[in-house]
Amino acid sequence: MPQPKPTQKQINKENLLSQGVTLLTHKGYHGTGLKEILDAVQIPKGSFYNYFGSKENFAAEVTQHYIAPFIKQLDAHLQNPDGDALGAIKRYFGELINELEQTDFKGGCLLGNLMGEIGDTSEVVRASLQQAVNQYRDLLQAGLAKAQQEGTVRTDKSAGEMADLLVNTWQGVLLRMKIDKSSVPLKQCCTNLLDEYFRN
Amino acid sequence: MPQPKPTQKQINKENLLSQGVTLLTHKGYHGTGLKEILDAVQIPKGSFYNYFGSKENFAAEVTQHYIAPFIKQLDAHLQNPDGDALGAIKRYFGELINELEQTDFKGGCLLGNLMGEIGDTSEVVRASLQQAVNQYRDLLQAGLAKAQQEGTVRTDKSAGEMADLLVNTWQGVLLRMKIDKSSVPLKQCCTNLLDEYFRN
DNA sequence: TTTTTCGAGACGACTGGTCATTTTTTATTA
DNA sequence: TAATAAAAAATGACCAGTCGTCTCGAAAAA
Repeated sequence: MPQPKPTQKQINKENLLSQGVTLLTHKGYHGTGLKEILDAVQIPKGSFYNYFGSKENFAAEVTQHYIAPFIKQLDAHLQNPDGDALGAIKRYFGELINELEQTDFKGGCLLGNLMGEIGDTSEVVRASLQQAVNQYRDLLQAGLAKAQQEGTVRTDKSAGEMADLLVNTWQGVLLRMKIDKSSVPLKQCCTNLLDEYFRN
Repeated sequence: MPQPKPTQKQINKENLLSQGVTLLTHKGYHGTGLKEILDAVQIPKGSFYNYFGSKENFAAEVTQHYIAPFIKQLDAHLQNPDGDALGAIKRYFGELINELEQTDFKGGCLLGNLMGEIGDTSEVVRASLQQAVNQYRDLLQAGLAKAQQEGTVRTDKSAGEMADLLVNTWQGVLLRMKIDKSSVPLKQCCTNLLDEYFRN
């Protein structure tokens, strides 16, 4: 039995990570105090250090907790038997744009925000971010490769390179979105890459 | 006489802004304490608040102080009479890549870092960031428009849209650079956009 | 010309509060 | 009871920002 009944410790950790995702996304690493997270989930400070050891380690775990649902969501679209891979990717990013519009373009991507803020000062967080981004990129690469086989995406450029470009550009447009308070950059990114540059 | 001899106040502000660029770029907004900046330039705290009023206003001025040299550098390339506009842009980004390689991919772009960290929490900084990015984008747009006239860049897509895509993608690859500690993303960005997608 | 007055700018010790982390105490479980 | 986990309390460092004092040059008065 893998997890028939989660222990209180597991529940607490889950709550902390979940709240951590929200707060770190919106207020950043140094902008979020431990007390703020602890108060939100009603867990004493001592327990936090028992669970995670340090704020840095916590942030590293938060990044993994953050990316998992996105991987799941994208994978669900790609696994969908009816519909081509390129269409699945486009629909996935369309959903992301919808969600961002509904949250008034606030927050953006936790990964991108942490990369900019502490990507080059905290080694543990850096490594965790790299792993999360690579996971995401690899799934995108697989989707693009499938689209290549289906003939919708050009084959003179590797799926890996296109996946990288897409991931990186997406991070860039998320930043631009935040200061322009607009989804136009997001849509332009999808159009330019998915509808034009990658097209066969 | 515009500025025959700068006052001590002007010198102090200049030093603070210059040090602010360095520290905010590498340690972020919340990661940099005022004391750290003040100690570095040997200026008392009272003077700081006399000059800037608040840390937030200071950061807003720092962003302007940060972007100016980049505008100048890119403009110098574009003004160069011998050589086409697309070549000038490519050479400019080549220089940026060189500089980033020499600084071990640390820091990245202050604008991008601040967009992620406080782009949606500080209104004054957000506005300043937007202005700085737009300045940069407009210059890039002018360069791309010139390249269109010269026949090296496609004309079926507006120079403005391409400038936006380039600026945004560049921000994204700078983040990726930080966690991969590699200039490969930077080079791929230039190749994909300037050598391929934008090409006529 | 010399003296006095005055005010703007410069200044740094100080404030209340928050920071992440550690140490100590209490509770739980084996 | 011994070992382990959880919670509370304590710790010192640091935070952005303030405020009363001081300095110094220019204007006013003598």
